[in-house]
Amino acid sequence: MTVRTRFAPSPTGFMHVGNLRTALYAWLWAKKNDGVFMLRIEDTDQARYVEGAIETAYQTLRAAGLNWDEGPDVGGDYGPYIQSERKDMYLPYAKKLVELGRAYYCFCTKEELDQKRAEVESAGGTYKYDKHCASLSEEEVQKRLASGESYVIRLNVPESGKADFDDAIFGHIEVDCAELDDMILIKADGMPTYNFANVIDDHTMGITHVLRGMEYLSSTPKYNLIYEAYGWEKPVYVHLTTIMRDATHKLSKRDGDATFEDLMNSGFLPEAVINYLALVGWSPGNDREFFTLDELKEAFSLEGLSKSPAIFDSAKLRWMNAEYIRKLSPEAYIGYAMPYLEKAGVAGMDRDILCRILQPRTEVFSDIGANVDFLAAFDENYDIELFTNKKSKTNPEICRAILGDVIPKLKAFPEWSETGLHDFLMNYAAEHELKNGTLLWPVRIAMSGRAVTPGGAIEIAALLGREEALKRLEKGLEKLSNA
RNA sequence: GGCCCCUUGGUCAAGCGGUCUAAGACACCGCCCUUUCACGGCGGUAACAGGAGUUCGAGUCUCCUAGGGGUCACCA
Repeated sequence: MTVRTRFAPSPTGFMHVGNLRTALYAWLWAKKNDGVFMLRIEDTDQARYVEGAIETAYQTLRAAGLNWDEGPDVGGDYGPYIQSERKDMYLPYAKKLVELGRAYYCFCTKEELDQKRAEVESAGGTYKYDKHCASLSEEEVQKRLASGESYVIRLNVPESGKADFDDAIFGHIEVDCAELDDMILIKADGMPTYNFANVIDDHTMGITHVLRGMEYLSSTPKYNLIYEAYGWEKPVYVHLTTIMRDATHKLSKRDGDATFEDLMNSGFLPEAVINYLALVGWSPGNDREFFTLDELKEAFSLEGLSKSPAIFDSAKLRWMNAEYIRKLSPEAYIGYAMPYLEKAGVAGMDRDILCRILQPRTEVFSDIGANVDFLAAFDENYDIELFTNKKSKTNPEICRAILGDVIPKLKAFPEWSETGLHDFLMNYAAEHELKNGTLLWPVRIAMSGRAVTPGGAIEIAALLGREEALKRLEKGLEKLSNA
């Protein structure tokens, strides 16, 4: 039997990383089994529809490499793939349930119900629908229906007995029917509720494995009452734990946690994000941490899924992203970095040197700017105390002497290239019996005005070019002389 | 509050009754390399929530307690 999984987002906003991970696992499970991964849009709540949300889902999935075999845009044999377009198929199924005596028409208005609920809750109780309409006579129901009275259809949950199901991760889950409310299947607007549409769709679309968030775990026994009423075979349920921001809060866009889109915009590589996400809540069972999508497909298993929620660790994501960046070819690195280099105004400088000094220092591409901006825009108002460095044995006086002596020689030095400068400065230090650091420290500080820079004095000098480098060195000497 | 689920270092996690004086990774700390910072190399600190059982033996099984999460909508 072909494995069919689905990712079923509701178009109500952003794709946060938790959603993406759910999609990833569903994709992985389908692909691992040479099955079908389907995309279905659950838009039964018209009030919450957010413009552009479907596009965001498409883009995110595509950027992450999770292609879908069936979906609204690519079609398939089980369409339509948008619930609102399947609208007409739910009511007949609900009516069938009414015929079977497993559901009933309910004419209670939302207002009446809200009031009852408020009463019960203010008295400290737990509200549950009182089955008021379950005992309406057939005649009365028909009469009220004919008169055009607004209605909903509710599931008729047995008053005793158990409802249960088996979860691939959590095992057997069972609850007393007495705990369950008669949930609404068809809303007054004629649309199915999520719960009902979900069951009907998963069945009619041939879904074999339902991978979804933990929040559905406790309502799943109730869904199974529907499967049982129809005599349908149940899918394998796989409830995924929540990704948390900290021990007590789940990740949420509303609280400022990053969406996949945010991560892309700040210079994370999709491969790194996917790799990291795969490991939040799943383990291959061994030490391995680096996986391409294809490798994940091979390694993925339901057994490796975790039962407890995991905290999203952005420090580890950054580390992993940095690892991916370091593995990039120089050409690929420059390709990704270019927009940031341009923004920093250094795109015209020697790319070979830029790549060499930046690649091992880039955790996310967006931190390139702050690293290299001094190359394009020099702030000469740096603190003269930067010339003091214990390890390099420098202080402003020593630096003034060194710069005063070396600048004229540098001016006269013909070969302003990285190797030329390297040989020249190293020889200079040796001849004057200076530690390399003692010579290079003032040179680097004067050219950058920064205590910390990517690359050293030689790379910076080469990047800046003779004229600019000399100008900055002279400025440094001037500052030191006036001090 | 009722019901359901979860609980190994700060974080992700391995472990599926003996090989656990508990792996690996991130983070943190130290040392080395070094032209600052990073990279890289080496080393270190740090955990089975608590309590009862079961068993010759428990991180691994059972129960209780505590803590956390989820769910109780004409939202998905």
